[in-house]
Amino acid sequence: MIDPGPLERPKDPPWRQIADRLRDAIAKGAYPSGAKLPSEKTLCETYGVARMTARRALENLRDDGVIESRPGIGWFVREG
Amino acid sequence: MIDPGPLERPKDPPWRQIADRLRDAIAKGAYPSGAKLPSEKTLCETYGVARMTARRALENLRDDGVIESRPGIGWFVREG
Amino acid sequence: MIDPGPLERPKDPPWRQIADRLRDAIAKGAYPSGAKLPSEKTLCETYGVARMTARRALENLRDDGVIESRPGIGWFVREG
Amino acid sequence: MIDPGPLERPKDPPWRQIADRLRDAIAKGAYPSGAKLPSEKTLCETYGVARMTARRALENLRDDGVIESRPGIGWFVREG
DNA sequence: GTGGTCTAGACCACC
DNA sequence: GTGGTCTAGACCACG
Repeated sequence: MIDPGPLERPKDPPWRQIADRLRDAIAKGAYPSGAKLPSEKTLCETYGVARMTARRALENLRDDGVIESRPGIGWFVREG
Repeated sequence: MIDPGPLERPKDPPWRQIADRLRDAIAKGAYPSGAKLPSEKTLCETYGVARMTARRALENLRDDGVIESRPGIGWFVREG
Repeated sequence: MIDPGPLERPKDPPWRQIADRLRDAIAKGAYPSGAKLPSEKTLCETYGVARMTARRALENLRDDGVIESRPGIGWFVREG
Repeated sequence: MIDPGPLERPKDPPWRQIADRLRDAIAKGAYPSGAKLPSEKTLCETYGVARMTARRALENLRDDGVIESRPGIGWFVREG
């Protein structure tokens, strides 16, 4: 008979995993209010993903009001 | 700092996991030459996937020449 | 002397122009509550853009609560 | 229905528009061989762009062999 | 060297 | 044939 055991289910997509780690780091105070986050390029290299994937993670936090972008400078934890 | 550990990478997609289990079962003699495999519907229920996903697994084995479909009847391990 | 006249300024990016046209069409009743919007592929062909550009437009409307996606089916004007 | 008309496509980028105007002015004799061009700062103010944008226009003409920079002094139409 | 946008493909799961 | 995700580049404006 075939093995009827449960399949390995797909994990959260990479962009969500990255978003979750950033959220954790911010929640734990690693990036206080006003702090600059790692650049998109750094995130790409850290996690081995394409830039659009890193950006999705950052945009997800932005949509939650947690961070904001300052074009030409970087991404920052929103102040108060 | 953010956790720089590796992301959880996607496992094999469900259709491939199912195909692999079917291949194993056939190789182990659970479905000898000419035997009828579980129906697409049964595979769907066993693994909790959509029908197209079960189909893709079966088509994968067919493309490898391991099984064949007899429309309206089912999928069978190829003879000879 | 050089011409000191004003430069031609960049227009809204394509994704925003597409989003604005969709918003207009919905506001004018071309897509009533519950209606299915053109597929991403259709938007690509209509406007000559890459799929990610068409998607950005749709995601912008989704973030505004105007439409929602039903994976495997399409994008729909939100009911109620 | 949505408006299927063509999108407004991006014009030439500002740095190219400025480069083109400089080229025109030189071709028309407004800046003869050896003449000093407007400073980067002046170009910024004239056109309302950032300094790197004005610089890129000048570097474009330099790469074409039309002008040259004398660091600390300015940009000049190349002689001979 | 930063974010903002875009291209032109790809594979996946589901209908 | 639909949306969801990803790749691996690209050009731009700005600091």
